[in-house]
Amino acid sequence: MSTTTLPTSTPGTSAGALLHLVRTRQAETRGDLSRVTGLSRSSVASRLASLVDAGLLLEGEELASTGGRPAGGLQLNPDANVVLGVAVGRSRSQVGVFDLAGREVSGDTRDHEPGISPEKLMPDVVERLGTLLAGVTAPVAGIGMSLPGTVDPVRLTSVDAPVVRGWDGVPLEPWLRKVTDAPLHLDNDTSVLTRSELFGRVPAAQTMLVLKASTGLAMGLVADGRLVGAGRGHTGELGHTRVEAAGDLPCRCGATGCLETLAGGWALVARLQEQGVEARHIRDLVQLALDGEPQARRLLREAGRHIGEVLSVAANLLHPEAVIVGGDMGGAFDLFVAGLRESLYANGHPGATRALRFLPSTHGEAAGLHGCAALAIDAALAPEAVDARLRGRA
Amino acid sequence: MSTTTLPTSTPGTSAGALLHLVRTRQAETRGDLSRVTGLSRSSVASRLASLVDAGLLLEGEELASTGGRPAGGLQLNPDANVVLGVAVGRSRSQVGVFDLAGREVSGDTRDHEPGISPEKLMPDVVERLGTLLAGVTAPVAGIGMSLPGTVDPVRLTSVDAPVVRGWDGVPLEPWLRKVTDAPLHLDNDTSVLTRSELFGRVPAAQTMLVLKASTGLAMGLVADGRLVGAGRGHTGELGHTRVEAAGDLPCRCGATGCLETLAGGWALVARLQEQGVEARHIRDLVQLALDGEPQARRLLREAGRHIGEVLSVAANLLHPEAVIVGGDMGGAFDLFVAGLRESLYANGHPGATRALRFLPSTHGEAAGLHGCAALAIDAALAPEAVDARLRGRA
DNA sequence: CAGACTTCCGTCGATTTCCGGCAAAAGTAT
DNA sequence: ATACTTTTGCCGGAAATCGACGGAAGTCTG
Repeated sequence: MSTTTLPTSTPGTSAGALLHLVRTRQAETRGDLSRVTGLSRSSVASRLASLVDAGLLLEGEELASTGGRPAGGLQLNPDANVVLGVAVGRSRSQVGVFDLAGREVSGDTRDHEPGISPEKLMPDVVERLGTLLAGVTAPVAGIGMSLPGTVDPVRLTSVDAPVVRGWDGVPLEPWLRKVTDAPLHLDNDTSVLTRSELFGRVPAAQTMLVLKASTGLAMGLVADGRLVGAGRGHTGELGHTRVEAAGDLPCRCGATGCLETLAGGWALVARLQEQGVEARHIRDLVQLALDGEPQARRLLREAGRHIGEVLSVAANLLHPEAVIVGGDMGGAFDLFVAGLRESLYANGHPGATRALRFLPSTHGEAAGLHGCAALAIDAALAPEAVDARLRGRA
Repeated sequence: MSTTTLPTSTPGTSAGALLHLVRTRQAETRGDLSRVTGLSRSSVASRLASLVDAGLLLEGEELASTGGRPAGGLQLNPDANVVLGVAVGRSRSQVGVFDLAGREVSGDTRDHEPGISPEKLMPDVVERLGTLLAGVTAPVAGIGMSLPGTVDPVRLTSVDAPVVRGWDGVPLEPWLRKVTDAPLHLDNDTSVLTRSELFGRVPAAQTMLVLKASTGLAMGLVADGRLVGAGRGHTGELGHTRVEAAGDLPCRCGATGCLETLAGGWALVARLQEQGVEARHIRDLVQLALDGEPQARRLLREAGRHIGEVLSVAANLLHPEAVIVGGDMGGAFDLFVAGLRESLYANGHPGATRALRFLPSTHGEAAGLHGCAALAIDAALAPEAVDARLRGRA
């Protein structure tokens, strides 16, 4: 007999762990919990009672019977708290209020001048959050925020954000303290995008590449069901990988030959403009492509091809089961993926690409914002955090 | 305050978990264990008593005092069991007996005809293991075995081993049952090499790339302190990534343009032969390079450069803290790494390569075999396995 | 060098937690 | 209607855990 490695998570048997199993759909009845954890029914019941007392758990309606008394369904009380999401991009910011199930209660997206300073944007964010929270009675359990570039998740500042100048080293917490005292969590934009694919359910695949193809190019990594590099504040730099085809084209990063100069959103827009087609942002280009504009369609497909070349290296290394296509280019999914497929199948090792699926990001344009919420919710409902909360209440 | 993600492992508080903490040097006194797990001294003591009873734990001599009574050191009893390692390569097989600390008790390395069949090799392996076990009294706790290519760790067979023909689908367990009834664990050769770097200590880095550069080229991945894709039976295909510089050189895999055609051991040897220098194996070439043969030196450094190009993609994606250089080419560490450095610093993103260290594999030529032992030991001493063992005894 | 102080270790009773059986509840099949 | 299945709450016995206490083994100080 061979002992294979842990198939599912065994994160403990505390009340918080039970809630985690319930909200990740690994168990939805008392019986399930007892089986999964090895705990007796009575122990499960007593823990669940604490959770219900704390208002975190709902005993939903009964499930379909399997021949006897139907089990009472268990589910997280999504309205026990709300969390706030703040996704800041180069030229757009999104804020939202979410329930604990990750559903958006209310939200607000605004464009701003590219590379806006924190001193200009943050007061605006604070005001918008205040407005969204006006009618909300549930307490705020946390804030999840994302920035492009590298962040310091401990000091809660940007570290190296090439596309939004003036943010590096600026502490963000003071602004958000005006909204709530709940803990702030900061991560990279691609990292939260990846989180949005993992949140609150059995993920599409245990190992997957989560591509963010917008103005810049980046990639998040899920290996064995978990986000690689979680909490380190950066993600895969895809855009500044040297590719032969880029020759010595100058990149916005200062180097030459970067993938971005061929396939980054800013480069595609520049190409399109050179050809006399009006477009200011990669979103415009994607829209044109969807409308059938031939140059835009060609550029997007080519971008997919170039990105796929670099992706194929990652695919060879990791043998992912799925590639999630996020970012603005994901808006023209079929077209873009056709390009990706071409070079992935051409360059990838057969074993690595045989079972590869391509999927659009679950939350589309709001994926990053949903990921911010996921960041805050996962922290607030982490088993240890829940246990601490119950201890405080008891 | 921000809640950062788990810095160290909290795998539980069972006796097995305590042993795990001790043998991974995360704790070496009762006080440490109490602090790390949150358990009271008495609970720790009772668990440790079971472990001592079972012969798994030794109460070593006292440690240096910190101002009061010195703590009694705890350590795994390395002689409670032995494990067997079997590392099969294309033209060489290594077997060994190891204690639970991963030290080689005895071992045996033999060359064989390239691509030997299991029907010819396995009886030989069985016989050699029998010889090595002759004077051993400790019971065998497991066998760890590695093969090149992709394996099925559940069915315990090779799945796709391009370099050793005739192994695919052949069950290996029956042969080894002649040696012992202890569980057999099978994994890929690069995977066990990576395990050898993680075994029984705080690893050199939490995120690292473990390169295996021999006849073929592959890479294992450690992210956040754990082996990525553990138990899936394959590792990163580095060798069959398309690189521009390879043009349409034919690869042994059937495709063209693979990195291996430029930098794989077999290709380097072929080049050297073309230039009239005698060499049959990459190990010969490495030895020539160490002796100062200029062509061999040039080829190795160039190989490093080519491999570094592909590695830089991985480095950009993962921001590793270290690159471990294993495989035969690691024998000429300085030379080979000089090549790696060149292209990693040229092609890598500054943030990704700033703090990058290059380290030789800890166990050199025997790294794979040590990794096989690590595979078996980690399985035998996994917290759950230890707990089960204690239950059986009680 | 003796005594105070610090740190570590084993034991033991009180308390908390946990398990498993029992009976009732709520459905489904016959 | 009756037998069967599955779930659930309850309760007493069993087991594990905690924290305190006393002793042991060093270091530090006067």
